Amino acid sequence: MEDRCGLDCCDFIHAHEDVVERVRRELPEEDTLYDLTELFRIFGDSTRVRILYVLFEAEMCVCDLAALLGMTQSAISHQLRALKNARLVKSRREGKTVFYALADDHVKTIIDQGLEHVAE
Amino acid sequence: MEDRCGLDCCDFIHAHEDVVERVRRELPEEDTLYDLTELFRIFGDSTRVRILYVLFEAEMCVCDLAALLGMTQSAISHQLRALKNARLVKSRREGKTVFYALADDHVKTIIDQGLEHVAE
DNA sequence: CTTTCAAATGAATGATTGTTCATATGTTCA
DNA sequence: TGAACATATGAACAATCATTCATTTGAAAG
Repeated sequence: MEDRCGLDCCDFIHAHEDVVERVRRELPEEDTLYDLTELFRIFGDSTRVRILYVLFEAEMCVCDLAALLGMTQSAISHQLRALKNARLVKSRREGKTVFYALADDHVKTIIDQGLEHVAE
Repeated sequence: MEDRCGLDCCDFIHAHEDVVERVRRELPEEDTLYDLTELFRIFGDSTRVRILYVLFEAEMCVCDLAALLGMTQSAISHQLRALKNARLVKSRREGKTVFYALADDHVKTIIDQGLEHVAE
């Protein structure tokens, strides 16, 4: 109740000390927080989500993804790299073609959870 | 198997027609897709997620949030507006103070789902 | 009313990001 | 080897975004 804070905020912390204590304990590590927001950032782009939606149905090569989504091969390829770095998709080469597929089914669960919120 | 596509991608779609059909059917509406990615975009910033984490423990006023997270009142206020627009938090005025709280518990579910993926 | 404190807001800025364009890598087949 | 195709990649550009600063709104108390 009496902790002084920075320059431009209130004169003292109003929250009870035990709440402040609990918050300090529950806040995630810097690294965890980074990984977490990085993951959600990936889901925060419609091209990437549309790619994931396609991969819900079947594994697919880069050019089919580009054709289905009406975008350039380059744009899709860039986004696939982002999805791969986030370990959301995996790839498999077959001759000249590279097939992409979902890395695991957490992906669908997370998106469904988001849809549920959006649907109110 | 024989559909021609755009300019710079492959000569034909390799995927089976029934898969293409299924993809076209399952892809979300433009509006739904927008709302969904907009929601995830909100979770894609560490300041906003930290605010939500604090609110997991208790409702809190703007200046306490600023003090707890070591940020300016203005920065927190701007982000609270984003969170409120996304219907993730709600606010309540009491005199000069405005208290913010989680809007519902979808929020925690979504974040936990994300944490689970991050933890591999 | 005036002062004081909490919160909100608008403009400005530096940083990040998605897409495009041009080009490179990698693979197959002649 | 050389041509053809699928994919990856780097640089560049426009758009978006988080934060800061300065100011304003709103509410209570003197």
